[in-house]
Amino acid sequence: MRRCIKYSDNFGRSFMNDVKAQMKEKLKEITVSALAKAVEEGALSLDGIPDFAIEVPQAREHGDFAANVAMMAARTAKMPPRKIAEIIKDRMDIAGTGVERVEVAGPGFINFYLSPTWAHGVIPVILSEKENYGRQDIGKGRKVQVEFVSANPTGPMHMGNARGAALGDALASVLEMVGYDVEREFYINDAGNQIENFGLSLEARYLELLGYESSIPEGGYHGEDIKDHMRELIEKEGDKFLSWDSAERRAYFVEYALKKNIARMKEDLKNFGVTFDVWFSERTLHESGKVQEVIRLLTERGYTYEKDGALWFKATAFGVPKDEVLVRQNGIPTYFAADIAYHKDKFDRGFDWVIDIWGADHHGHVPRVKGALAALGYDPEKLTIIIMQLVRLYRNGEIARMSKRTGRAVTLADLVEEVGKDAARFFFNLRGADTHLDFDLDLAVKQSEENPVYYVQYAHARISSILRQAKEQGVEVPESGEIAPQDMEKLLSELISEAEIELIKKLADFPEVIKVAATTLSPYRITNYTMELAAAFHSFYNACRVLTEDPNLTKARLMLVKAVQQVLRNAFNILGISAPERM
RNA sequence: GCGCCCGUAGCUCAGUAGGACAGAGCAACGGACUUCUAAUCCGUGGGCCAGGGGUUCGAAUCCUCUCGGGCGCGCCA
Repeated sequence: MRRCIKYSDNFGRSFMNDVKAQMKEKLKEITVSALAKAVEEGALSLDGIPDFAIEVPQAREHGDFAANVAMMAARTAKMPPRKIAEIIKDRMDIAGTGVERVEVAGPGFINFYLSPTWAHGVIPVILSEKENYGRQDIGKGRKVQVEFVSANPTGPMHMGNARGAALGDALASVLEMVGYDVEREFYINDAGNQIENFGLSLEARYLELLGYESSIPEGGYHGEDIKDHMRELIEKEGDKFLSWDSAERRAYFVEYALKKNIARMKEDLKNFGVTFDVWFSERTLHESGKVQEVIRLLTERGYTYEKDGALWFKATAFGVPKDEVLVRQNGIPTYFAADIAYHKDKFDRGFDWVIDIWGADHHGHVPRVKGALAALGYDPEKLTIIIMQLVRLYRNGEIARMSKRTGRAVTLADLVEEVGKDAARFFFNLRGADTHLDFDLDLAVKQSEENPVYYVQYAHARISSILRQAKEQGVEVPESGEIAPQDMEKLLSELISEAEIELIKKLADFPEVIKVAATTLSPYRITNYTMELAAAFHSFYNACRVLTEDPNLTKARLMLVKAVQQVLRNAFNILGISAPERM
């Protein structure tokens, strides 16, 4: 008969796979009841339970967990923290909790020393939860949209877009992991001045290729890709556009090249492991009248005025240093007007939360958009804009802005080709969005110990190798369901060396890492975690043999490494890097 | 000039909603492969957390000023 292991019936779904959070909760309860007892007995006088934390001390000597309750209570209790800590400690009931001893230390910490096997239960949890280990329900199914990359469709994507892609996709995945209903969106800037310039540039190249005198306008696009588009078009259609009206001709060229560029972007992003649910065209906002509508609404609400022949938005009414133009003198709405309409549209589509990832060069735009949303009666708090610092590219030890060969910046496609999807995505998510990222192409390419992505993938490959050999030897990794809880506990109690304990504790950290990564919108924490987990595994690997003469020890260690492999995979999935079976 | 971001070991950066002596990788040096992958491990050295002041029982973390770097401040997007 199969028996299902239940580690907790009285905790919610988010706790079910988080043995660490369960332990923290348990210790908090012990502490609170001891505190309540002390108050009841008159040993302490407090007006309520202080908002204290159970945390993991930095130093091992300080135990497995610590409570800072005494320091928090010192003020209202009018008593030195150490004394309060003693009072609480003396009233703690630790019977049957796994707590071996409690000590008061330092300025007044209450340190908990647990049995070294306290976290062992995480292994069967991981083996039965599998890809769901780490999953939580913070989002409660709320709809969130993550808009990222949104590169100009006038040319290929660059390194900044690549960083945005890696960050946005990983962020979307983390939010999915914690229970949000996530949609990934790409905003196509297929309208406005830049499209005008794009058309003029295409036309100039077309004429030039057919032997006519022409030049790229001010602010136009000089890249080789513009020429390539027109060369290709001439091959297919010849010189028939020479007789066309210039405006119609340009519109045709733009249509033609845009379609190609967008297809190319989709392809490049796919090769980078990123796919979007929605590709949203800016032009549709103009065509559907949504831009006009938003201008009308702002005017109705009294937030616009005319000056110098243009229509302005009173951004200063929302704490923005300067008012902004909505409609130019020539009657054409600005990008800003379209962006207001775009964000209104996002909320009208029913998203509870909207996240935009923008490059640092757009940060001045943030308060304006939020102000405009507030003017329209939307809650600007529901819009989170992550400002991503720019990427500096290094090659041969110096800043590489342009590729000499092509005369253009390094593209996302170049990056994937040169360093590979895994290394690139790992690098981009190694740091927070705030940091000015230095991307060292030589280092990323290097297949050596200097390159951290191989370090974590190697851990996965090593485990795969062990599992392959176990199979060859006919050794089965026990399924968690087929062992009764007591037997499981006994089996896992074999794992008591320092390397094993450390590794198991790392496994228990995972749900918390996911939670913090999600709530602080920082997928890089998961990247850092994979390195810590890999380090703990590699140490274990060098200290302990998995396939031994002892069948029980072998079983226990096989379960452990399989759990490590599972957690690595779960993390890799979020980061969008592959989990190689061999290296 | 004004606004946003950043400043932690020689280099690249962590530091978990302020917590106990500040951590990791790389680089440097010294060790470990007839044993499940040495793309690994173990060990050693290395710091006025840019600087001053403030809040706090307690500050790399919060406030303020100064210095240094990046990015904005278009009827571009």
